[in-house]
Amino acid sequence: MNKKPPTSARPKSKRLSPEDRRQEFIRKATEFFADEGFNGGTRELARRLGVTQPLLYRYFPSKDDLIEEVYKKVYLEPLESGWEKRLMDRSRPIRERLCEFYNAYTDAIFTRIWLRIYLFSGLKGLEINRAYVNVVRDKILTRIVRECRAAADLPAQKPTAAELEMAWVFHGGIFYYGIRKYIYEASVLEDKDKMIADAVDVYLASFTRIAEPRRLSRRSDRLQLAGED
Amino acid sequence: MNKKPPTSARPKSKRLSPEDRRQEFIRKATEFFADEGFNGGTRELARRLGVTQPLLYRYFPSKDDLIEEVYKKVYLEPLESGWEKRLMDRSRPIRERLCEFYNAYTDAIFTRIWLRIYLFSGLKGLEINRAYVNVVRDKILTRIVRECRAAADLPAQKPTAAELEMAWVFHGGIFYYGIRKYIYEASVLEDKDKMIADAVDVYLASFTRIAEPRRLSRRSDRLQLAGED
DNA sequence: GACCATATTTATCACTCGATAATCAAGAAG
DNA sequence: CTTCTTGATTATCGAGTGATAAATATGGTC
Repeated sequence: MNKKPPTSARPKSKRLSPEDRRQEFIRKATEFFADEGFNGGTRELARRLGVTQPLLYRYFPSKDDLIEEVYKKVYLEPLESGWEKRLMDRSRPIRERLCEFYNAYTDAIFTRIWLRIYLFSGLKGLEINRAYVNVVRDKILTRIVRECRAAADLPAQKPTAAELEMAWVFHGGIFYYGIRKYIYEASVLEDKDKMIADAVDVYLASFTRIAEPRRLSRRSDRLQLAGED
Repeated sequence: MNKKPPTSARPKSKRLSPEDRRQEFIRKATEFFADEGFNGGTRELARRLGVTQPLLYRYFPSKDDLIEEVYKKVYLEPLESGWEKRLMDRSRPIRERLCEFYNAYTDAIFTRIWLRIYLFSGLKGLEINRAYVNVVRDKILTRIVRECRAAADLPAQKPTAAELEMAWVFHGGIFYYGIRKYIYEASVLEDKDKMIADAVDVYLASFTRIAEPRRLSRRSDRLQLAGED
């Protein structure tokens, strides 16, 4: 919608292109709804934008349409980085790949805004949230399990339910770090990279134990624990 | 609705004791707000209770007071089981104690109602939520770390930041199982006990690796991974 | 039965919400 | 300047909100 071909050569942007204005509204609306929840009023939102409330309805047919735009922006943003390729680059150690992936992924989603929008929409049970969870499972976790199996010289196969569950617990442990920091606003270990590296080490170290219980004695390399018979 | 009192002498329950009625309101209000969020209207809530809306204000001065009661009920309920003692019973193996604790704890909090109320209030940044997170840290995680140190014959000391962080990741991984099941309503591994047992095994197996990096070669018992130099 | 305390409802207020129509303002083109 | 398009505002509507007061229904007690 680059409406006006300016008579002069350069784009004499006086006001702001309608589409740019719209995008700015979406961006600030994302911040607003992240703070206030989707029950936040359009008047308060307009006040933050520095405009009057009815103007919103020039750019969006209804509040729900605006919210829809917020959803799309938030959910698609972290997915449009090409992290899939690097996770499957078997020329590099699996540990390095996992650490790099989760460092990048959490750099994208560990923000107050993203996590809050994500949880707000999750509590509404929206389809886009279900879809995102499926993407995490299919595009991230199953690939992680597959790569771990390959790295451990286990035969390639569809991840078992238990393997997938362990990957979810691993993933959820990391994810919960973001929730603690940006939702609960609790103090966390400052060194996020170390947290991820430790979590990856723990997951990798135990991978075969869960995936292939018969390959190792389940207790052979576990701690010797007081009272264990 | 066991409202008919026998004419005989026994505990002469009238129509329903005012306090009981109040508790019933709180109980159903908890379900309601778990479904609709705390922005749910008092009229719709009253409709679910089978009464008219102004009646709520005979039992609670305001909607916020009712919500406060919901908070207290939800947050205090899972804490009033004496799980602290059993976690520190060193006559039993640490693995058994951890599994038993998390089985019981998740039996208490892994419900649609509890998790939704918890997240709704967490997103509001309420003091009671902060307090609960601190309780989890001080009454559960620090004790778990302490018991693990004892079980591994490590000297007793205040948990390091890294140890606490690993405990949080462990705890969060289990917690996220509940979120996936009851918030996202995604399919999870049906056998919750197995998920917990696996998570506990993973955590315990790696405990010394993180707690005391010098006790073991960090790579001695890890998988041999393709490409690792 | 009559009486009274209280549980419950009906009617209503002041306010906020999302949304719409009418009006005004600000540039661009002639 | 005048005209036209469009961005932006003012005023307002109808529905829904939490909350209050007055009126009514109900059960226990004498």
